[in-house]
Amino acid sequence: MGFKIRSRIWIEVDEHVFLGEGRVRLLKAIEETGSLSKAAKQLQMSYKKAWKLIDSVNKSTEKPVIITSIGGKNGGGAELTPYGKSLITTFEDINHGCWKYLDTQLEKLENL
Amino acid sequence: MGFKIRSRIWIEVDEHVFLGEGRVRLLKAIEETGSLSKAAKQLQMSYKKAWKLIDSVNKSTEKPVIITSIGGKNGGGAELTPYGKSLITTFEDINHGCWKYLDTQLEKLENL
DNA sequence: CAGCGTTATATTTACAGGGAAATAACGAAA
DNA sequence: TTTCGTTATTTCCCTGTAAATATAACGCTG
Repeated sequence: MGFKIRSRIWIEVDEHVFLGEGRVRLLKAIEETGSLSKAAKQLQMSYKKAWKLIDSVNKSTEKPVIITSIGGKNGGGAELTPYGKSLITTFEDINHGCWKYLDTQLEKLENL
Repeated sequence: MGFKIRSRIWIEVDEHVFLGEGRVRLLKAIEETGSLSKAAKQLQMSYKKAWKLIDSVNKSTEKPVIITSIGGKNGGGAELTPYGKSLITTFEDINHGCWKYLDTQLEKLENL
């Protein structure tokens, strides 16, 4: 029947979303560009939305995830902490494992 | 840090959503009440939304999932086919397995 | 044939969320 | 001290989605 099983995972802290696929994409873009505005542009996302996302991430945890600076040499910028980088890789690791599990379950559907 | 990993899974046919958690809830309510309108009321969902959901489900597959009848003894009704019932149990089985997998992954996050 | 309780469908209304734009704040460099 | 490029924040508008409303179709029952 051409079924596909898809999924979305996210991490919550205290009943609030802390990290999901969209935020991970944004963090990776920040790591790549070194700037929040450039990352937003790369993902075709409004700056406001991007800022809200990373603000929410930063407020959800004591350990800092991204550090932004305002003014200065190049006008400012944003960069990930080592903790932030390891969060990304762990999230993607878990996500891929989830997809893999779901792939093994597909036959259960086809055989109905 | 009190992390929780949450997830949402759904089944697609031809790039369209065929079955997800909301639709499964609705199908179970239909099975229980024997009526689409009663099921919608039980879930505090508008009748229109419920109807659109089951219409989408029925259009996504050749094998019938729910059968509705209009007019007649009690004014009409809706009931699941055996295929529909087995879809529900299989979906929930896979979903629970997914949650279980994610639980095993939680420590990876805590140990960052 | 009129009434009843459904499913089925169209039309209108209300509202929240997102985007765009305007503005402020900041610090280095020229 | 002016300029520049960025982050930070607010305000306004608009669109897309959900809800409410209205109405039709249907077939048994009495």
